[in-house]
Order: sequence, then C-alpha cells, then structure tokens
Amino acid sequence: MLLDERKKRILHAVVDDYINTAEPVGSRTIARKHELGLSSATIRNEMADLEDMGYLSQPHTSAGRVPSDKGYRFYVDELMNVRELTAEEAESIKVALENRINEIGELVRRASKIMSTITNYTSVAVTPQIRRVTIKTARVVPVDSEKALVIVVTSGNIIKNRIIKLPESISDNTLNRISNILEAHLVGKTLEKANLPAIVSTLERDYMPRVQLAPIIEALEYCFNQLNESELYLEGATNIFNFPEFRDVFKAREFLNVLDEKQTLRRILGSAANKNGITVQIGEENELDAIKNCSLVTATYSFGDNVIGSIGVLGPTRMEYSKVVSYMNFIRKRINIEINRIFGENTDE
Amino acid sequence: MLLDERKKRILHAVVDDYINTAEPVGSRTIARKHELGLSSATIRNEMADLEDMGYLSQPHTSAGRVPSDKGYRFYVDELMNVRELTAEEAESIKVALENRINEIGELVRRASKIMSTITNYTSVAVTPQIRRVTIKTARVVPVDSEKALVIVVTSGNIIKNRIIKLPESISDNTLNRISNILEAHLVGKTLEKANLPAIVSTLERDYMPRVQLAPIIEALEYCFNQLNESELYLEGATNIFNFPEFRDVFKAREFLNVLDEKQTLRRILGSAANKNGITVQIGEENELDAIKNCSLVTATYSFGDNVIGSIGVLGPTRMEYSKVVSYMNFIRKRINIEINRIFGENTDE
DNA sequence: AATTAGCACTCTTCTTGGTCGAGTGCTAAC
DNA sequence: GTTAGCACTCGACCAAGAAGAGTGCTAATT
Repeated sequence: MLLDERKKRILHAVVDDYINTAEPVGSRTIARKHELGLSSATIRNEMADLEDMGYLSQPHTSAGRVPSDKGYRFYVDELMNVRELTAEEAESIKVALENRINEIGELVRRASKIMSTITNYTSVAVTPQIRRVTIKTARVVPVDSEKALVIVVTSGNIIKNRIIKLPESISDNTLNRISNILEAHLVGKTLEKANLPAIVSTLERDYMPRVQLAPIIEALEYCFNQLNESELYLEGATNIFNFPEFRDVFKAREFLNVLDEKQTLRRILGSAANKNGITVQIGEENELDAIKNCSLVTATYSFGDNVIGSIGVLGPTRMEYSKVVSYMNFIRKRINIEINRIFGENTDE
Repeated sequence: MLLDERKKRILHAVVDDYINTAEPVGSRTIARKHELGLSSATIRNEMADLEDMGYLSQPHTSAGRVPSDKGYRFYVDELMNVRELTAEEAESIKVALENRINEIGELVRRASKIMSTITNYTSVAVTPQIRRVTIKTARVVPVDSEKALVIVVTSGNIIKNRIIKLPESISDNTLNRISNILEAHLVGKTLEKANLPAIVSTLERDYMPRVQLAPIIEALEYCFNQLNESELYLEGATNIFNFPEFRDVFKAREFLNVLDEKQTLRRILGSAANKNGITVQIGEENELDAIKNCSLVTATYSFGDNVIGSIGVLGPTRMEYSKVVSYMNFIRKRINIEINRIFGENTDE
C-alpha cells in the first residue's frame, strides 16, 4: 500500500523530530511543532496506521512513536532533502583535500577526518586495494655498509619500503645494476604480472649469486604484499559517546570492539563497494550483528571506470541522513577529482 | 610513624584483595582469607589505625576499606613482590621482539602490543625523538617523468620519504649527482647539524638551477620534521571496559578522550622519561586531571647512555602493580638489547 | 465521511518507606 | 594485648503509590 501525502508528511515529521531529540515522538508534539493544520487526534490515527504498516513502532503502549528501520528506509529513499553545500563549505573542503597531498593514502585519511568532524559520527575509510595498480619504480638503495633499502612506488604514489640486511657488502654500483634490472622487469607492470622468478634468473645470468639476491626478493614480496593490503583509517571513534543510544556501557563497548576489528570493518566497507555511488545501510540491513542498531553510509571512489575504494560514516540508526549524504556526495566527487590528479593522466592508461 | 610488621601484612592483604575483587574489603574477609592468626576485631582495629594514617579509606561508614593512593604507594614501594618471568614467558616475549624487526618503530609498537595483551590494560609507547639520530642516507630517486621520491634513512633505520613533483624533467643521472651531493653533506650528521643552505650552494655551484632544487629541499625539510616528531602507539584502549571503575559511561569517555589526545599522552610519557628505569605514578600523582583515578607505569628505554623513549601501561589505580612491573622490567631490558642490535654497533658511535 | 474533543486506560519514571545484610566502632570480658 | 558481643550506620534492594506522557476509542462536530 502506498503512503498518501499526509502520511508522508507525518512520517517525515516523526523521523526529523526523533533524529533531533532521541525521544519517542508523540502526536501532540507533531501537532504543535509542525504546521500540518491537523489536530493531535488525527495525527494519532495516522500514526497508528503508520505503525500497522511497519514504518513506526512503539517502545511501549503509552509512549510516543519511534521510526522503524523501514521508516528510516522510506525517509532516506523518498523524503529527506539532500542539499548542495554552500559555496563556503564546498571551498573549505576542497582546499583541505588538495593542499599538499601527493599520496592517495593521505587523501583518503583526510577525507575520513573531514567527514567525522563535520558529521560528528565515526568515519572509516579504506585505501585502494587495486590489483590494477602499476609499478612506477622499484629500486635497491644502499643505506650503510651492510644494509640497504628496497623501495617500490606504484601509480597513485603509494610507497612501500623495507630495510634489508645484506649477506655481504655489495658495491653501490652493483646495487644500481640490480635496480636497473628490477626496473626493466617491473616498471609499468601490475602487481599480478610482476614475475619475480624471471628477475632472479636475469640477475643470476648477470653473475649475481643467489644468496645475495634472497633478501632483496624477499623484501620485494613484502612490499607487494603490503600493497595488496589496503589500509584502513578510522576517525572519531569516541563520537558515539555523544549519543544517548550508547550511554549503556555494553553498547558502547560492543561498538568500539567492532572498530577494533580492522578485518571486519574492511569487509563491511568492501561489501558496499560493489555498488556505485552512495549506499545507505540501515540497522538490520547490516550483515554484522554488532551494528544492527547502527546505520552506515558509504561512498565509493573510483579511478577511471574502476571502483577502487570506499569511505563510510557509521552512527546510530537515528542518524542525520540528509546531512551525511549531502556532505558525502560532495566529498566523494572531490576524492575522485583528486585521485585523478594524483594518479596523473599520463602515467597510467 | 612507621608501620609495624602486622600493619604491613594487613595492608598488603587489603590491597591484594581489593585489586582482585574491586569491592571494599572488610575485616572478616581478611581474617578468613589470609592466615594471619588474628580475629576480625583485631584486624578491625588495625584497619582503623591504617585509615587514620591515610593508607586506607572508607567509601561510607559501614563499608569495608579501600586502599588510598598513599596505600598503593606504600604497597608499590615496600610490599609487592616483583618476580622474575618464567623461562617460557621470557622466551616467548624475546622471540616476539627479535623476529624480523629491523626498524625501531616496529619494535616499540610490538612491545606495546605485548604489554597490553599480557596485562589487559592500555599500553602507550613513544618512538624516539632523538636529536642525536644520525643520517645514514639521503637520496632522490626518480619515480616517473615528472615525479621523484626523496628518501632519508637514519640510524635506527627510521625511514622517511616524500614524493615531489619536479618543475621539469631531470635526468636520472642528474638526480644521481644530486643524491651524491646530498649524501656527501648529510651522511653521519645529526639532524641538527644538517646544513641545508650549504647543500643548496654546493648544488648551485654545480649549475643546478634553484627552481629545480626547491622541491627537493622542501621535501628534505619535511622528512627532517617527521623525524623530529616521535610517533605514538596505543594498544588495548578498549580494555578499560573490563574494569568496573569504568562502567560509568562518563568515566569511560573521559578516559578514551585522553587517549585521543596524542599530544597530551606524549607529554605524560615524556615527563616520566626524565627518570631512569621504571616509574609508577598513582592516582593523584598524575598531572592530568582526567587520569587521576588511574595509575601509569612507565619504563624508559635507552641507546647507550641516553634515554630515547618510553613505554607505559595505563589502568585503574586498582592495578596489578606487581604483574605489570614484573613484565615491564623484562620488556624494558629486551627493548634495550634489540635497540642496540638495530642501531648496530658500528654505524653509530 | 473526515476530523476532533474528551476521557479512560496503560505504562514508565520518580519518590517514598521499609527490610536486609554487611561491616563498623565501642565496651567489656578474657 | 586480644577477642567476643552488640548496637549502630549505611547502601542495596524491593514494593507500593503518585505523576505524567501518550495512547485508543467513542461520540460529537464540521
């Protein structure tokens, strides 16, 4: 059954009110605060209908109404007003995201930080875990007489490095030669296509003893593994204490425990990353039991046609959806723009 | 006034009991659990004395006794048994700290992690912020046609790097020449003694236009700044939820907020770092109001004769001091040993 | 036929008062 | 000096009652 205009207006009012106050909303309150031109009795009848339809629920018989997950869902899909940011808001975010950032990790971290401070919820973000990332350089740099540094830089300027201990002193020239061979084999390749055994045999043909190569190859593998692992940023974890729904220590603890499980968080964000654009997951819609009283707004960001990562805002189901989505929309666009700048048009086709 | 043997035994019993149960300890409990050969009445009298002297206090008239900060202080200084770790405990920590760690940051982070999981409290650690750190290498490595990577490695194998955008394409050879000049000027120097202007003039004498040098110098400065900033690691923040003293949300929030303020934490740890060895700060002895119901056990670690950083365990004043100190003793020793290994005897005199 | 006023009813929250039990402090006996 | 005994204190717990917010239903109104 569809909702008529009046029911929509009332549902809208209830959700707005509950989001603001965190208290069950009564018919009188609606009649007073919102100019609907209806008496509390009429509203009462409508609210009873909305409850029958599953959009609202009552904590107990003589309390006001609280939106159900279905109610929030309808609100998010049909009712809420997503606004454009003002010129000033837009500008300040824009500046914060383009200022001196040459690295994709830093970009995503800052975006997450911004979302968390603006919305007062918890923000989570993952850096790209892109198999498509290509290697821009891979070198071995001498550090001292017995140690060297293996460096890998990929498109997006993601840098990984690893100190290695050389089995015996190797001359700078030799390291340079090795670096050149590494680059010849690796530059422009994706991680998947990197063929380490081929490098080993080329180097051996060049009279490099295998024992000296071992730590270098090991370090390269280490760097590649690190590149495959996306990093996860978390901001504003303690913001939940601002919300009455978490004034119970057990609730708060459960929430914070979820945030401690990086692996789980990554999965949650990842599952939203399949879809394009902005996704809102409300309460029971979340897979994870521990956040079934929370909502998660995620946005994906892309390079070219490929979704490469996502950023999310996690808060109580009683979330300021319109605010979060409005900002998320904008930030998402900015991230995409900045990513294109960082990856650079010419180095990655 | 000094405490006689019997008072000490009773105080010891009260503190032990309270640490275990978190409930005020009554005279009957002591008489029953601990074989002191005294009736509850006698113990009652002694406890009244201990209260007069300030070692114990009563939450309310008809409750048992709770140790005061002064009581804990006496316990820590005179009563508690610090034990040696068993061979197995020692071995497993030893292995965890030497396994594949070539970097001082990673070492400290793992030590912190170990302390937090073993003790179930929150652990904090700062990496060295050493002006005495010397530069082992400084290079500019080409990344692609328009970007390069500036790398600085110091003793202790602390690595910092920064991507720069070159104003115009510079050949690999030139970058190599620049790297050589950087190394000539910087290797073996401490950060303080690094003379960037001298490098600029040397490079200019070598016909490098200043505009091309600017981003390189800037990146070096960035790396040096990063090196001056010590990193801070935090483990087991949510452990506080295990303790009844934090079942009040406001308490928990206050505690977690302190942990969010990296700057404050650094100061707290730093102020303990003046002293040598292990320090225990109990309740009101802490500067910071927000942790006046907590105790902090800190240990410093050193390279050579210089204290270069510290690691701390933060928990309720009702802390298992003897356990924490026992483990801290051992971990501190291990960190010192590993640091000497990582810094290496020959590269830093 | 839709809306509204009115009212009885329900359920939570807050307060009050009373009991229970743990633990103390004091006194007198050992 | 130690201990048994007892009156006393105070928080924890529970039940009963009052207050208040909000509902659902019925009957009156538009």
